[in-house]
Amino acid sequence: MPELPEVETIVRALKNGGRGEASILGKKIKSGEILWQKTLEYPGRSEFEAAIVDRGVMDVGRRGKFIDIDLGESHLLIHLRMSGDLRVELPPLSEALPHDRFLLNFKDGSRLAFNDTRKFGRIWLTQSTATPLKNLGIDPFDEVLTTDLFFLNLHKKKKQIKSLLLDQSFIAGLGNIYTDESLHRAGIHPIRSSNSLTLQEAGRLLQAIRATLNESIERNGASIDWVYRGGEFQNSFRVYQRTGRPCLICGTTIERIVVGQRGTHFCPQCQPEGVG
DNA sequence: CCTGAAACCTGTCTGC
DNA sequence: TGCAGACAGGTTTCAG
Repeated sequence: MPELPEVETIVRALKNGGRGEASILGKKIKSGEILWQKTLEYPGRSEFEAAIVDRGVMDVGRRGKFIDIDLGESHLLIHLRMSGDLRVELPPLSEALPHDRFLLNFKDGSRLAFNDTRKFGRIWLTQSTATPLKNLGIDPFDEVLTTDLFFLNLHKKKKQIKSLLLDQSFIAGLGNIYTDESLHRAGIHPIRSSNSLTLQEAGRLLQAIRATLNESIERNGASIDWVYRGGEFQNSFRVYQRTGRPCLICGTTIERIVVGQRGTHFCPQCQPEGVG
């Protein structure tokens, strides 16, 4: 479930409570338990376990799709990848669930559990947030990102627009759902070359990205398949997972192609291959 | 620089 | 019922 709106929803819940869960702000750490070795990306296990003890949760934030748990002198960074999820549990605690990969035990008896069926998720404990975040591109909501700058950046590359939007070093936070939804909203075909977009199209696309992400955040993100997180944005999808169904704008049948190895959904009428 | 394929993993669904 | 194959909200690495 991990694109910007879902990560943002989780971060807000960890910080302020919500989704039926408690805030972790101010909690003191008793221990960190690595249940699947490869989930810990950095540092080594013993160093990690020693360094995390006695730290307190000062703040929780988001950078792209990374969850940033500020421990004061260090940061615990979590990336959920494809199937990761976090939950806060209060005492009395039960056994860890199947697919739990990491447990952060607090001194008050509660814990933060990282569950990740596919084992792609990763955590880092770093002094500065630099290490895994240094290649992240601009946040879509950064006010520095104007239409002019976006247009300029698009024209520095010669890449299929869908793949470029998925590139986290170009813009941080979009994934497969929100690229498809944003491109449809902007009326741009997913395989258009980035440097072929006009200034007007760049403006439309940036506006579409922000509107789509904002609407999803308002609905607590999207919940699909068997992973239910209380989000509702899946009910507002225009093209994602709507192959063969009518476009909500023009009625044309939504098509599915593969772009950069990712399933891609679009309306051939609203998103023509040429400049629109 | 750009594209595609493969790898890392487990689970679900579809079709024969 | 069984089984192969496709597919899944992500990212990295490598070949051409």
